[in-house]
Amino acid sequence: MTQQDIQVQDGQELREAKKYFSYHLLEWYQGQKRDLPWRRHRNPYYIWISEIMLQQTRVDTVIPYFNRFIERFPTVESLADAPEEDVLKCWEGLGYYSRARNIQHAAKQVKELYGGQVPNDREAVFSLKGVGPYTAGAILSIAFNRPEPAVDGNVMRVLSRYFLIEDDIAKGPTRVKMERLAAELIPEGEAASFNQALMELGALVCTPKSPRCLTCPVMEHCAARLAGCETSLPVKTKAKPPRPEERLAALIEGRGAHAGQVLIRQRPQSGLLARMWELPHWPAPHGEGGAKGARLPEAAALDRLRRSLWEAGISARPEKHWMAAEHIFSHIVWTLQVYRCSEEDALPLPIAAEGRAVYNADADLFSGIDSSMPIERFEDGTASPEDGGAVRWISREDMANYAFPNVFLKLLNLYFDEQEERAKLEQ
DNA sequence: AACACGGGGCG
DNA sequence: CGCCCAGTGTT
Repeated sequence: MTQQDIQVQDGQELREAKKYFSYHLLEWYQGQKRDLPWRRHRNPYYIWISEIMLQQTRVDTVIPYFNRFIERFPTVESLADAPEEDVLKCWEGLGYYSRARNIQHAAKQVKELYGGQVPNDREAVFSLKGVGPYTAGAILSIAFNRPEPAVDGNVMRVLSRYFLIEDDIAKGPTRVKMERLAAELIPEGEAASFNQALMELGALVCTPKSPRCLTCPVMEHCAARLAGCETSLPVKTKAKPPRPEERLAALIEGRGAHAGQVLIRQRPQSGLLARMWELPHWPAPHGEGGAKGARLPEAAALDRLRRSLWEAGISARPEKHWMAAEHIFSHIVWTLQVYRCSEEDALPLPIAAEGRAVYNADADLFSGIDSSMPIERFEDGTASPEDGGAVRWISREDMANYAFPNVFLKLLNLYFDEQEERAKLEQ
């Protein structure tokens, strides 16, 4: 046999393997597909919302969010016309909050540019904020049955194993390669089912850690399984570890008119957790010579927090360490040491002859001196700098009106639970 | 190409 | 409890 003959034969085998794959996968999907809320209709708006939510988030987590979201914003227009804070509140706990802001921006695009109908051509779908190559393909194929690839992590895992592709899936060109392959595999007129089948297989059978090969509809011709290397695929470079950040947080209990309330602060309009609400917190000074992760001595922490509060224009006195909490991002780990503080009637006498603090977005801290910066006050006495730093006194009931990252949601609920317990005991 | 951007599940 | 999972936007 000549070299050319071998290549021809390999080419034929590959074509056979592809046809086999598509046929059996589709067959399997008809019988195994899960009943999911967004699969009950072929509503492009539902498909779109679900696909955005499903980015970086698993199906079980998304389902309740999707149902609430559709109930609250049933149409593109209702989403476009809603206050942004309502959309954020609906997204609370899902993470990656820019998805929520992008989706509303895109809803306005759809309303104004496409008469409220999700467009079905590639250019238009791709131009929507928050819609990249994967989501565009998912919308076009699932909602409109157009033969576009929709390559996510599941799909790359399945394809890398079945075709034994050892390219690093963290690299950009690999995704493009996978898209070409995925497009070839779509059976005529079956884009919607086939693309969902591919992802369903990745989610239910061809899982990252211990794939259920024995129940796989295409195991017979899976190159990785035949080679015994399925668990070492796909190849992916590791992300670098998150950097640790120690922070001092203030749980400030109101007095007088604010009795029973707690002070919260709004984050800046861009960057990490943009526009979400939180307990005020600042970087802890580095423990000089102290053991890693060790708490600052109580007195030093109280002092430092007192200073930070004062610099932020908040009149409160740190009293006592309450608890520690962790918040893990993909790139940062916050260790929050939370201190109970009590509201004071007025700013205390200056600790030092410094003016108002300036928010330094780069370092995420309030520092520096700018006595010209005014303190804006609302009628209820709360302050509101332009870019974050707005503060409010809230009770448990008011939590429904503000969107919090999970760690603060938990801290606030714990605190209010404790207060209720205390009130009961005193009776 | 590298980094920013949350949260949850699994073994 | 350490490890893993992942699209889009920005730079």
